Amino acid sequence: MGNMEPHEIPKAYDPKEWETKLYQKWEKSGFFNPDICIEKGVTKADAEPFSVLMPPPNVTGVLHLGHAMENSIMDVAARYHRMRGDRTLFLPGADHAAVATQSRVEKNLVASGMTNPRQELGRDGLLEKIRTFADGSKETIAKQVRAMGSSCDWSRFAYTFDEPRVLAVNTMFKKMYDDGLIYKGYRVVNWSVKGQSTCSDDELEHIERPAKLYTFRYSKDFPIAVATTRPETKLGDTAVAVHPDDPRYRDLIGQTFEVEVGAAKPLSIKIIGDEEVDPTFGTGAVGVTPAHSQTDFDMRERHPEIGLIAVIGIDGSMTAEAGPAYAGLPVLEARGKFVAMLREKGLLEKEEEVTQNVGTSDRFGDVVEVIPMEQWFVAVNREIPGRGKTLKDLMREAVTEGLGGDADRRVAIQPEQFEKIYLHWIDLLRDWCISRQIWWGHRIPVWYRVKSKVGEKDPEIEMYCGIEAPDGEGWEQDSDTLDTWFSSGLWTFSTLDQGNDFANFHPVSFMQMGSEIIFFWMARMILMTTYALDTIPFRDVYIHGILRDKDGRKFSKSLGNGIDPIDIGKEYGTDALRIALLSDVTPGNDSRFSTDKMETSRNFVNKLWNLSRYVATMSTAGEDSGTARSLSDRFILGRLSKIATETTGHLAENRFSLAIETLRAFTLDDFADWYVEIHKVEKNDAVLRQVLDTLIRLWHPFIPFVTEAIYATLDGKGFLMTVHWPDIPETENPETSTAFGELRTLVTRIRNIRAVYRIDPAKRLHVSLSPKNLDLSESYPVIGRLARIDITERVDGAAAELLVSDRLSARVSLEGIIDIDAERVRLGKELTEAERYAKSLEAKLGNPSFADRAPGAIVAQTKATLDETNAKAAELRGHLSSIS
RNA sequence: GCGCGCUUAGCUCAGUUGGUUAGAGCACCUCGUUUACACCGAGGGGGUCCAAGGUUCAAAUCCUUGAGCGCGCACCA
Repeated sequence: MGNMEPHEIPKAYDPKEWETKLYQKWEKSGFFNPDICIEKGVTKADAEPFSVLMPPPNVTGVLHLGHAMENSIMDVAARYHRMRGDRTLFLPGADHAAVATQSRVEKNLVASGMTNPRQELGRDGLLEKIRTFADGSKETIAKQVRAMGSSCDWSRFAYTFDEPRVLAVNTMFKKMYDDGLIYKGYRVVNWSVKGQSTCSDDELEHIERPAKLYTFRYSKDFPIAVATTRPETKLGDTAVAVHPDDPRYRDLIGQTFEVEVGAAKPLSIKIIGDEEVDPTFGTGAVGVTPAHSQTDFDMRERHPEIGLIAVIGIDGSMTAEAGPAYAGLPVLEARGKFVAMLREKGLLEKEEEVTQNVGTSDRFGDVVEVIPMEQWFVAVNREIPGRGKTLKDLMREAVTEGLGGDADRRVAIQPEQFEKIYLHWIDLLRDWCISRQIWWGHRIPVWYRVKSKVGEKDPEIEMYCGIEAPDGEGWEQDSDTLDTWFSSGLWTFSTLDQGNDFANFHPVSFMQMGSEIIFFWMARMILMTTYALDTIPFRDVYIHGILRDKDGRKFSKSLGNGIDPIDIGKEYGTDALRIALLSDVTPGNDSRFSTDKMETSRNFVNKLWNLSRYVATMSTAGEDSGTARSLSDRFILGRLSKIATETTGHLAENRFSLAIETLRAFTLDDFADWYVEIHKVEKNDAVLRQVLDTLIRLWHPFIPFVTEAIYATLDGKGFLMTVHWPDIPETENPETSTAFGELRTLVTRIRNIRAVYRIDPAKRLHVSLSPKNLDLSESYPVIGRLARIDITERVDGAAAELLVSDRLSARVSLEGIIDIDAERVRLGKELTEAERYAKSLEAKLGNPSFADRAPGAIVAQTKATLDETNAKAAELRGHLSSIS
């Protein structure tokens, strides 16, 4: 394109003209693939690896703004490292999202007329429907991720439910099963009646709601009253627990009472002593219902002699065990009936309003029932054969001292506060229930067949666990599927299954995720990887908050405040979207999104585009790096080197918003407002060009499209995407910065004089300069243009006095303009300010302990500032008296 | 209840290890000469850094307490 006239380049940057085209070119070039980068020589074969894995979006539908933010973060990291010359892999994927996807499709089917899709279609039929839906979503997601400019390697796209991942899941299951870490057990689980499936403790959302607390006795002569908010479950009580040292009840411990409350059989209630009971709360005694309370179940583990009676069934109604009066009733009805019975018999002692937290299923929304069932669990407290440690131990080590005390095998969580939250979570972690009663998901790789002859009572069942189905007749696979997070937990290594990928890219260098999936995902990846591979899954995790709307509300379908990232990206440009999303992102904090930010960002992108338009007219490609000829040149190159270092530092520490701020300030202020204007006088094309060249490299990770477009417009070779990251020595020099700062202040203050006196902008003013130990003469043409002045030897008559610094002052001729009063006010204001400042400095210096204890440099600096300020005040006083 | 954050200009937020007179963007006010840009330029106003106490020569920054907001966890039966 060469030396282009500005009219040949459109005045406004049009993202639509560039984005699709550029993405296709990038993708076609193969440079998203680290192997091709090596093949084509843009990355050295022995380069440092850098890997980042996309948290696979659920195939439940389309991506939202939060995904756009995450993709921006990951792509910035990936592009930065690629430009640094690292062997960079950004691996994309999608998650089958078991429950979420199945319930989504079922909902759709119901909406389109079915009553019960599971019944009407059967397992295979429904799965087929879900698969079709998931495939469609996968395509949509891939399209959206491309639209966001993500530089991921599509040849390595991974899906949690494709063949390699299924193999990984089955292999892991078998390994854990063989090690005794996965077991099938009869334990209480969280049961969603609505979803007809279990859910793990982490899938519960605790919500507060009002409830009634009833205090009652099982019978008139029962020695202890107990309280409950779930009276109907008391039909399954088998013990009353008290604190072992509680003098009120101590003597009762060990006794068993038969009570008749209407259950199928009279209840045997044993009084047990347990340290966990708080003697100061309520009656100091707890009615123990092992079948319908996690805590009570745990208590039974400590006191195995007490019974377990399930009175609530999987349909959410009372079982036969609950007795003829209750069997078949929904729990709420049973509750009313039971309370009425207590009241009638005079057993109810107290009724009070309380608020309680109940666990609701985050997927199905109903309050879960705690029910004992036979399910599959991962044992987190069991010793791993041959390792002398439990899964919990490994999960702790990985984020504290490093696996096995090896600091090189440590996961660093940013910000650190989440480390505590994670460790606290581990402390309280129970065995993880991994079996689900839904169909969409990895089927548990366990098969059963009847061993003994048909017709026998209690036939003996044979069980087989394997990666594939066993040989032989009559085997039937377990009908349950796995918690979707089981497969996600393998993500860091199950995705690196091609060639040498595992050796090259594991542990993964960088992961980012929202704080809401720390337990679901981060923790499970650590669990799986430390156990199976004896290494950490990733080195750095960056945790961010959630994205909110401009009023601080979550984006949600019900609020209708959703914004489609693709739509808004089309309207303002993807680059604008990316900086709008990143400019507020700090580790761990929520951030807000608004269309105001989109406008600002779009305007910025356009500004950068126009800077390049200017540069395109002024210079040509291929010039050597610019040589500084003037103060301004030295200044801008020094600044550039400084902000390059700063940006690199920010990126290395994931301070995305600071990096953007640094670059934005330089681009708009130093470069556009000052240097470009100066260039119109000094015309050092090579330096101008060099600054822009470097600048678009620094910007590229954040705004890849416009920078690549500029690079093309300026005749860059190949792709900006693979050009080397600016690695320039710092050349910022204090004397240059100071002198340029004085130039800047001078110009600004002259402009200010114009504003104060309302001087016609077109009028050129005469100004005399009096520098001391400062030579700005080479910059006089620049100053003349920027301030719109003629610099003369001396200015006589009415004039405004400007004290720029202790070595530069100026007289601005106001002949025929001056307004004595206005000038007196202006000078007076300045003087008052100087005197106030001098006073505060004097007070500081007058404090004896300041001189004694503050470092010498600070004292000397303060003193120098005071001298300057005093000198300034004196001069101002002189000027003031001379004009009155 | 326990734990962890947050509170800085009208709004959204920076402020890395305590050290010149606390910053940016948006909004606001005034003015527009200058063909890179009106998706623009120039100038300007605006802050008791939540409160109180403490440490220090020096605190937005460190400590203590409190208030408000948010998050995590929890067997108040």
